[in-house]
Amino acid sequence: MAVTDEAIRKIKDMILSGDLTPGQRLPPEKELSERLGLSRNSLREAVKALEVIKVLDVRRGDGTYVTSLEPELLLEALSFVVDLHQDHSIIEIFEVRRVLEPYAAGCAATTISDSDIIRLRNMLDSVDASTSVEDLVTHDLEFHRLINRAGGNDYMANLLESLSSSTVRARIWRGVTQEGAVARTLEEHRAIVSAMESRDSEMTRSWASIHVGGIETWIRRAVAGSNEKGDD
Amino acid sequence: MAVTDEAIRKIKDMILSGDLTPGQRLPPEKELSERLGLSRNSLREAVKALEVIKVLDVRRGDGTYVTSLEPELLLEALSFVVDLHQDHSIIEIFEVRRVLEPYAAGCAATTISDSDIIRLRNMLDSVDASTSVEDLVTHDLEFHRLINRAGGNDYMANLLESLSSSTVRARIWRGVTQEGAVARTLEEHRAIVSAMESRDSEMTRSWASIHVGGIETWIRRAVAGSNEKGDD
DNA sequence: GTAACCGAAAGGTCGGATGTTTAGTATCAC
DNA sequence: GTGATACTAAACATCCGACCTTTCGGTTAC
Repeated sequence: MAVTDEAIRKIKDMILSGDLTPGQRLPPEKELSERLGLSRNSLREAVKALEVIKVLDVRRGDGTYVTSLEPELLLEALSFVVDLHQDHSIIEIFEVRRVLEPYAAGCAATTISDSDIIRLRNMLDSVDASTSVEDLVTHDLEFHRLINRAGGNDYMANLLESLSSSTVRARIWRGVTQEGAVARTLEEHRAIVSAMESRDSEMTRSWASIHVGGIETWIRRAVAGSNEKGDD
Repeated sequence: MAVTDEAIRKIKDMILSGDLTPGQRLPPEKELSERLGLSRNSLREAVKALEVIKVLDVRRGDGTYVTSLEPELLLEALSFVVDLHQDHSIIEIFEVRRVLEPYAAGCAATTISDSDIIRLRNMLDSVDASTSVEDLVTHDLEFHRLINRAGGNDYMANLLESLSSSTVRARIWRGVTQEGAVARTLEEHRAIVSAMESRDSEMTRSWASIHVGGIETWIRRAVAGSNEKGDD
């Protein structure tokens, strides 16, 4: 295509070459547009595109900056995309989770701090079968996030977080609640924490696998069911 | 923030609610901008942003369409982001690959077709230690792509493809070539294919693990080395 | 020393004009 | 009738210039 896409590429190249470093401020739109040889409007389209994928940070009245480019930030954009995936992809996404989460949990079993284990315990104590769906989603998100981060691979943790967007999580917990399976699911959470407390990588991995795998099976059934009803 | 971001959200919502379906054409920019209550310029920024993450497809002289929203398309945008990651993240990214690829390869061992195995064999025969770096990168990309796709999880395959962007792959193979380790690396490729030929999931998985793990180790050394030289 | 003020700079938004490309239609040659 | 060609309307691409709002930092008043 043309000028705007070229501008995107040029800005990316400036970052890759080191002309622009994380945190650095870009020239004003007017100046940059002149330098890159396009109008301010067109440049703004390029900047906007780089902003939504968290490469640039535009501060009104101040200037435009290169973000930290941390995986956390860049992968955040991925959740926007995951939201758009349909039933079919949801299953595949879950299979990815099923492979990665047990691995991360297993790593975490040997590296997690005692204080983090206490935090996990407190989380578990704050929910039960009578907790609202919204709170269960929040709990679930924080629970898995803490474990994933404790695994030591930030990229993997962020990736997993993006893969299980809140809208998907909400849908799942709504289903889990309807099936009255909340207690069992939370029991699995407890088993994971217990295994980590024992610093048992293998058991942690297995419980995490059972936990995510169980939800995956539930989703497969749910999707198959909605397809039968023609709700594809 | 403001009008542009709101427009992005509204368009996303239209897709999520089913008002806009994959392949459908959006109203002309002028009309849509009026309907959403913002200027055409601002709307274009929103459209551009959704275009770079492959949600919209803008065809000049024709119109703007919702893409297929296939994972393949949406994850493609991820490689843009992966390109921007630095040494530190590269290692973490590779650890993700090391977990996922053996799994995918193990699945593929039981599902891959005979003709695909033949294609893999042909690929292997087309390269050796004297092949150029560029061709090795292409070979490597196609080799792993075929196996990952044969694993049956398209989302995972696309994710893996995005995670190992071509620039990263190029960097790796340049290093592998310099170390004279091309023959050994290609030998690992052969071992993976042989295991798949025997329909041996376990062996396939193990060889894939050894293969990716070996490269990961090499990268860790390379990054550590460049850090020592202050080339961070 | 502090707080309020002010102005320059930067991004946010807009409207309109003009260029380019595309799809579709109408027309013409065979 | 069929195929190729020419035309036209629609839609995106790009630009210009204007004006608004926000932010930062220096200045002034107390």
